Amino acid sequence: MIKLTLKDGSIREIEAAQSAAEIIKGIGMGLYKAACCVKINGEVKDLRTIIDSDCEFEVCTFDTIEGKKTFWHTGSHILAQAVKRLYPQAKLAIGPAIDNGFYYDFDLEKPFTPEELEKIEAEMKAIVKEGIALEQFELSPAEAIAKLEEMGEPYKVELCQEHADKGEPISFYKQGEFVDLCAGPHLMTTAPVKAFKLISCTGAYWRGSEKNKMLSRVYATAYPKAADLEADLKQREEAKLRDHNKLGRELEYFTTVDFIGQGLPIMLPKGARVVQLLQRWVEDTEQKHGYLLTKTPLVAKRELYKISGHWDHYLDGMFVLGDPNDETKECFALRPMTCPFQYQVYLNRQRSYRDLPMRLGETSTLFRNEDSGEMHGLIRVRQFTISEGHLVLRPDQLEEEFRDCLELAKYMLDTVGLLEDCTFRFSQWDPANPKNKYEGTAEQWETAQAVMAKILDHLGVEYTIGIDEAAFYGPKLDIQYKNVYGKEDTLVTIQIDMLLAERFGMEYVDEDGTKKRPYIIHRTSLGCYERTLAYLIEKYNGAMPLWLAPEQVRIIPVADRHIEYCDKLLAKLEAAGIRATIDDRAEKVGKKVRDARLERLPVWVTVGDKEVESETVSVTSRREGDLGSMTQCDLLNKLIDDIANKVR
RNA sequence: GCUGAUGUGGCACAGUCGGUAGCGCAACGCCUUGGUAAGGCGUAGGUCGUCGGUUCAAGUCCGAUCAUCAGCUCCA
Repeated sequence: MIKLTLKDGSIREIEAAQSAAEIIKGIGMGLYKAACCVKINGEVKDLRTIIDSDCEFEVCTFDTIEGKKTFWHTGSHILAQAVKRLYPQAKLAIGPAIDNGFYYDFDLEKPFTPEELEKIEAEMKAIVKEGIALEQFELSPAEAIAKLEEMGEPYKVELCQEHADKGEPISFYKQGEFVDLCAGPHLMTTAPVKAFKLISCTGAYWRGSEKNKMLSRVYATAYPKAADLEADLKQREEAKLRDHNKLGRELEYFTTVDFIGQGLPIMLPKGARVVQLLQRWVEDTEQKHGYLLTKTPLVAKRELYKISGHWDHYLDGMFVLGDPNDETKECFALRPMTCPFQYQVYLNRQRSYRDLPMRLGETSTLFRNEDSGEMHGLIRVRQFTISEGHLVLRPDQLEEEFRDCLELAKYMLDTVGLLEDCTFRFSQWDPANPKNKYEGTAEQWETAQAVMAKILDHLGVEYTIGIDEAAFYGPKLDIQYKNVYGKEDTLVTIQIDMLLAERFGMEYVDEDGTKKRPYIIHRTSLGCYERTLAYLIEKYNGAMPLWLAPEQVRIIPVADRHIEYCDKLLAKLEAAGIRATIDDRAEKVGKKVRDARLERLPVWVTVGDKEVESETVSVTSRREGDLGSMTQCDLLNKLIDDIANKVR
């Protein structure tokens, strides 16, 4: 007897070893039809897996992440099979499942055109209809390599060779005439992958390195039900409507001009206002948290960057003024980061342990010469302004200060409403290639990372680990955010630096009179204002929370005779620091309301005979709907309250 | 930087086989003073991203370049 502990805690017994598929059929054919894979003692396995001993047995349908991945992985094999049928000369690279579907990389003469993708889709439909069974088999590494060479798949040979050293058998999956090197798991047949769509064909480097050949990547997604596919595609379309790069331009937050340059956005009055509001709030809040405000130059001589190490590590990313190679002449560079400048504040005089922690904050404009293909709206630009800061610390202050930095960042992200969509990434160095970009010794890195890991675990922060994502001088905690296309960027970063203090000769006199080396935390609280603004536009679909709205209230007179009353109301609002305007155009109320809605005004009020007579206003809030008639005083109090409370 | 796509008045688009540009919205003017998602009439506005080439003739074909978009790589 073999005992299976099911997910609900119940025990199921089977007489003898059988495949997971057979066991699930025994539980119910409905479940079998929905099953994509199983988890045996927590480990994701194929339905073909033979169960021959007691275990925890969990069935994963498409509703689980594991199920989706299995489903999509089979989808990628169907895609590859269709491509091989239509383009036998195409070479296969890799084809994994991703967060929202799957892709497959092919080496082709020419990337697929949209018409070709349609033909591939048609062939995929045929493969699904055929309901081809997938079979798994294993070969020894030598046999596997021989087979892949015979198949004429050089990329697969390369992948296989890496596994060959382990001496373990190499797993393959076969569906009809199509065979692929693959660890699985997979569905039993191609039949369930009924609803799918090829999304796009783009370039991608083999093995993710720009030194390698660029392959053609086909992105796709798939669902068991057509309705779910439709919903996904619709959701993707709707997400694009929130794209800050489109919406931000339409709503006149920013623009760009060809002859100013890529990645150099012009902040229009609305965008500039939001940035100003954020910036003032951040500076004031940081002051309350003990930060000292600094203002340092945007340009420095090359010598500064040589000390900091940026000249060696970051020269390509800097805007250099002068010939960087001519040592006989002065050479300047626009600053790509604030660190070495702000350290000078600390270095201004000899420091005592009593001065620590020293928290320095600066609204800092930085310049980075990104590659031309990198720019994206306000998210990736060449000039940006960041809520920058550096904390100089005694070692024993590191944990508490790191925690405070994280809490400050979380408070700010929460206040603007972005925190709920953030994820945390512990960005570490890559011990495999320490010479690549990292300064310092392995010991220093292990120490700093151990400290950060301890702090994060203490704080109960859930994070993923990003290998080779660290800064050259230390590990980072990155707070990540995804844009409407699902592309992730860093919104906020908090970094532990155990190297630059030494380079700049920073020290403090400790209690015992000896000179000690401080630790440094590099951090931002709200990230860069451009990027944060971009995410706010996307998050709120252009409708900023009241306290951040460039225009908070629009006053709509019904007829010209009401304008005088509106002027008085406007004066009261302005006196209370509320940003308001009067729409006195010769248009009807319906038109003015429509425009106020389209411009995403948080509040608009209409004024006609009724309101003038009763000294009231008729109020509509974008979020709360029609609030009916209110006295001017009530309106004012409500606005002041909501603004003070930063209501979202 | 790499792969692909795109680039026509402020915005969103049309422009078939090469024969010197069309519509809607917006803008402006006039009329309308109208009560919660587009009132009416009229006017003006582009040489088709830029440069070069092919041609009797190019928005339309070719090349280069710039910019934009998606993806890759890189990064806040």
